[in-house]
Amino acid sequence: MNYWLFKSEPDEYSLNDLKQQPGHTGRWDGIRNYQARNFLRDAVNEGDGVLFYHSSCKVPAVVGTARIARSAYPDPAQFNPESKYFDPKANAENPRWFCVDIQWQSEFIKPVPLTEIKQNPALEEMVLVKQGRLSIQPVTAKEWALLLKLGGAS
DNA sequence: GCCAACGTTGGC
DNA sequence: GCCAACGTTGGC
Repeated sequence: MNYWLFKSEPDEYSLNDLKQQPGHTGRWDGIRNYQARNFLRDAVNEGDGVLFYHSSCKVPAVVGTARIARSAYPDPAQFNPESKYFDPKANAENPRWFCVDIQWQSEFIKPVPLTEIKQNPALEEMVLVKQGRLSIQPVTAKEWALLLKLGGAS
């Protein structure tokens, strides 16, 4: 069992948008960054825990959790010329991009803002703090437990 | 809206 | 294969 942090712009796709999906489950697609792609394809497994993070908004914060409902499969958007995620260099035999399905799990009573995460010495090693601009990143079991505690979810 | 960090592209 | 130019992410 692994833990991850997924970033999403709430204007595009919020935690609540995920909750509104049938079965509280939605496709996490449109990943077009190789580092994030490699995590998705090679390391994210069904059942893994996901910290849902809202980025590029007024208060960037971890707002809740989800779980991986289906492990990686080729992102259909890359084959669709109508999609903004279309990639002319990808084909069905040799897909370049992958997606997963995730299921809404919980909304934090108290979202944990990035500023608070940065101030907490126990979280200074988080990829979120050390490296910007990575939309899928690993989280340790310790970080996961602490975030849930700070969010009032455990 | 600015801009720093960083990844990708493409000329040579 | 180097590296400059360019594009994107995302905090502020």
